[in-house]
Amino acid sequence: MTQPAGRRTGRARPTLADVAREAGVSTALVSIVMRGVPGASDATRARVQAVADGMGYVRDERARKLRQSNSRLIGVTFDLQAAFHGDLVEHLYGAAGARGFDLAISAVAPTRGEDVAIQALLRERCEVAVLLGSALDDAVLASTAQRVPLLLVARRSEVDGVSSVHSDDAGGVGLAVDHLVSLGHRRLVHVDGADAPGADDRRRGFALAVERHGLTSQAQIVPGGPTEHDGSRAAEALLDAPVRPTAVVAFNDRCAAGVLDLLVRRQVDVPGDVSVVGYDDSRLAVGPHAQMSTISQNAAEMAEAAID
Amino acid sequence: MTQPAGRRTGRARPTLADVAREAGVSTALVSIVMRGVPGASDATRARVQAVADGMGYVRDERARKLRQSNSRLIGVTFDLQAAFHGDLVEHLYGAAGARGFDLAISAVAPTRGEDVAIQALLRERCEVAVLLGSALDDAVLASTAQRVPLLLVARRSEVDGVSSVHSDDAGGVGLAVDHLVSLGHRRLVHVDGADAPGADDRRRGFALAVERHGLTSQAQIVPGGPTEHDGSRAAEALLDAPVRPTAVVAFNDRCAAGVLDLLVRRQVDVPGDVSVVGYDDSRLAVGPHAQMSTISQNAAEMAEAAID
DNA sequence: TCTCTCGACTAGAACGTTCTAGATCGACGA
DNA sequence: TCGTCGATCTAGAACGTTCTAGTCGAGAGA
Repeated sequence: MTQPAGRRTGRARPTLADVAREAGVSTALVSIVMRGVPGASDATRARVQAVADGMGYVRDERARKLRQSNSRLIGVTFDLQAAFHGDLVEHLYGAAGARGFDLAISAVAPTRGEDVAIQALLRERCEVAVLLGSALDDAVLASTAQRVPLLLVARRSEVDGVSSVHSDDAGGVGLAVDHLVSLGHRRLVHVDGADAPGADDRRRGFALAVERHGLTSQAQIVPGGPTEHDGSRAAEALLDAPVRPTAVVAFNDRCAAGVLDLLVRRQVDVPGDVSVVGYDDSRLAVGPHAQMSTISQNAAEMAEAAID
Repeated sequence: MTQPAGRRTGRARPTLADVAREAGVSTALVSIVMRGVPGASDATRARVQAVADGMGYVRDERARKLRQSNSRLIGVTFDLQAAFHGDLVEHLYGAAGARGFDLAISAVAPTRGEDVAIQALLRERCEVAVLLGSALDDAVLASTAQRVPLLLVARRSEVDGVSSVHSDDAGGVGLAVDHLVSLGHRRLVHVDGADAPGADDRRRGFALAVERHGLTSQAQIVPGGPTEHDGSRAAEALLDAPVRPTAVVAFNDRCAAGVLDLLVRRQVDVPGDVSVVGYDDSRLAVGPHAQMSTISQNAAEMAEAAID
């Protein structure tokens, strides 16, 4: 209760007009000062700033965005359950902020469909909607794209007027290989994704990377798939082989979990004897705890570039 | 390009005034129709609605909230990396929506501090800020609470003016026990959390629940802790016992992971021979994949109740 | 017939900001 | 002395909505 004014706690937050009255200037001038744009002398700038701070002024983002012709707002839908969406959102915050954009995030969950999430963004009048891993079909995508420019991340689409950004599958797996080689691994195995989306790129990325390190003769690609079961089956085959690898790059996290599970059950020391690396669009998961996220940054940059 | 008007794609979305002109009525009447409040005849209501739909009208949430005295907006900060925050946010969406509130969510991440997230919410003029698992110290909490009513979830606080909601530890563990008993389990063990926060409540909840089911004589509480290591150690002791339990309720997910890991290494079939249940604030994780979330719902309801 | 009420509708003022178009003033060159 | 210029500041109109205070008829009661 150190508040000088007799205002109720949290009620009636001060406005530009309040600050202007207190400082004895016009609201326009306060606006100029708060935005840091030219048009005020250093002296008054300091004085107004002090008054504003003293009153605890916080600008009303709604009123500001309402007045501005362009809202400089980017809408993002993401899946609350998908761990790697978290990485993407985080880097989008950074990338958007650096360019003077705000981010409005709207979550998708079992009880909250993508349509609801997108509708909420439309009401916020964002200039573009970034959909992470959207599951909408092409028709819905097309009709939505008529209302707001759309950008798909982690999914390909050929719909007219919809841009899309997919992670650099080949490059990402390459980074995983680089990482393992830098840790001293030489006998690498890739458990591939069979005919799952992106499997070809990741297989190719693995092959290129081991070749780059001159390890092709010691490397191996075994058939796998996108599920835990596929991973287990592949790991079983690996254990029967005459010479065991020291590191496994799995198609994705679920596949990696399957590999991991079987190795542990067979008394293999992970990561002592064998390292297991999963790769899932934006996140490299090394073991159950250590994680490196590199690709998401890439995706966020691509997203921002696409927005410009 | 089936748009009748010559409008550019996505540009200049129609406003109330546009709809009003098209329908030959006042903006106020359109507003009445769009909000579904009384004050219009059924005939014009239908006509205006049709015009609005035809033009693809979407209300501007900013302008609406600016005009309204109370914004009916709830701000939420959550950790992008914390899986169970996802559950909480999802249920908050539901609970808030049911009460006519909107949710503005603002993420916390390694590169985006809680202060930044809260500041963003303040700029949106939300009526209350719900902080999930806040790590702010009491001083910051207190000063923030002067600007907006605060509600802490999954953390206790004695700061003046800050409400807090913590999950019902005792009841949650009770639900876990109920679940296991309903699956046919009779020999239950609780690996407790030693002196970790909430450990007492969970231990008590376990004891009460097994007593309720008349299974006290077959139940057992063994010393554990909040980490994987604690879980492993406790599991080791369990395996040496003369009669093994069929289900383990661990203090939290990490502890459960430790239990699980050791059991698997010792060739115990999970969940065939033994079921392992972790409990972490809002989420019950049964095995590595199956999950039931029940407590988060509880927390969301408590949050909403507190808001009223 | 005169007033009253009631339902359907509207004019115009908010909300808090930014933007456009000046106003004011001291300095400076001619 | 006069105009001009730049720096500093201000008045007032937007932005798209909701809210307040009506207006306008039509039917009811006296």
